[in-house]
Amino acid sequence: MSSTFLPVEEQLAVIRRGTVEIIPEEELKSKLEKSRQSGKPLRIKLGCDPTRPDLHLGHSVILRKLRQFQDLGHHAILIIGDFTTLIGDPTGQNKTRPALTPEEIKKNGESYFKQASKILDAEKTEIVYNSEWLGTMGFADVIKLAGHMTVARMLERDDFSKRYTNNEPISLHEFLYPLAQGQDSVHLKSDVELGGTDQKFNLLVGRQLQKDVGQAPQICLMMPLLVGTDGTQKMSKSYDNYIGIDENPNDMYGKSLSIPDDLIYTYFELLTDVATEELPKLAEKAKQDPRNAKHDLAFTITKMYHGEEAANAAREHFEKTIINKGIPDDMPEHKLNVGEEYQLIPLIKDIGFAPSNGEARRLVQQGGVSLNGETITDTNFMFSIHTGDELVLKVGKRKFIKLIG
RNA sequence: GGGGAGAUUCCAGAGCGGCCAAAUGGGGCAGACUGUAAAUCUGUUGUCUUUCGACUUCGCAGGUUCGAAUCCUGCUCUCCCCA
Repeated sequence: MSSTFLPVEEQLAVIRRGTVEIIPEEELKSKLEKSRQSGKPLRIKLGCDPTRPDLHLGHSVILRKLRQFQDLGHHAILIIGDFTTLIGDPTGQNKTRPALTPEEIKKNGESYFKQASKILDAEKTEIVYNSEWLGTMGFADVIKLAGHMTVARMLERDDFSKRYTNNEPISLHEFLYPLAQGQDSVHLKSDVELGGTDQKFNLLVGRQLQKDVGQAPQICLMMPLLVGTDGTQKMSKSYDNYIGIDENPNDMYGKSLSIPDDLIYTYFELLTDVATEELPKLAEKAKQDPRNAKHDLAFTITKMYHGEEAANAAREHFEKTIINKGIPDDMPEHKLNVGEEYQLIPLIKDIGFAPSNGEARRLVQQGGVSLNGETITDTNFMFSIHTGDELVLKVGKRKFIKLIG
């Protein structure tokens, strides 16, 4: 096993793909060389925050990088940040987040890992919970740890300095987060820590703490923050510009298509396994023929998570419903009682296509609702169904349901 | 410890004691258009109600008033300045 490491330059080529910065790259090189000689894999650390259990393609960028390290034969460690979560989220500003119970955190952590397993080699991933070592530290330990950092350095951090100049509150304990994360690196003796560019500060703190205690400092590897489907902000659930890993094939395909054209290349580079040598060609195609390039992208992404068959189906579904404004082959069904008079508006709400009757009414008034292809604008519309009937209710552009008698 | 400013609907941010469910922008949703769920344009955006209207909402709790997001009192939280 130990002698199967690729030559260092080849490893570096894989590692470099998509990275923004490797600090310091020379040191990584020598670590790789040593590892290759000794046959000892590098310890690659990635921390995750189990507050939000829904992973999207933005997370996948970094998880894929971890996977690449795995494929190169290195040891992946996934830290579930249960301890840090238990205390609260540092970037939560003044929102008092309801502290999650340990059970919830555990559950989220498991759900996180389950989703991450679609990308990682789960068998070869070491999962650790940082409460294990952070939770046993005493106050004196914490103060000692805090002594490694100065306020001035803390305020260098981008989000802190922004909040500070914007007169937004910063709680003292938030300063401890980078230290806690750094302590993880010390505890795990990590060789490399992965993170988004927004993690640069935290990763460097880990590096410094390791140095301070006489460990070989970790390499910090930063991946770009994936820009979301809106083309401007980073992909995030709260901006609603995300494509979820667990998302159904149709949504995944459709959302992938909605990205701005100039993101096509980036998505191929960061989210797919398309060979690195192919990327320049794809960049060219994205310019010449963005429509097809984007369909290729959407297909590739959907295929990665759902398989080829589902990806094909998703493409057909998209063409049928969005391009040709038809109705899809498959849609959920909803049984209605034969002979009963149904009011359209409450029905839309009951099905869950609108959160309130008022919203449902608005949809009807604005021409967003059709029954069997006929747009219905009468807010009083009532109908009943017969045995064996199938009525297709369409709400908005892409919500379909088959009403059956 | 002292002084000052502030807390408004998803976010930002207006708001004269009645015409405020609350300007404006962003976001969301819908329609048109489009290769796209992009861009652009239009409409819409508390809940219930076909309409009229009713109800809940402007940090929390009380109070003044025929009537309060707007006035008063207390509380909680945040920011700034000084120490």
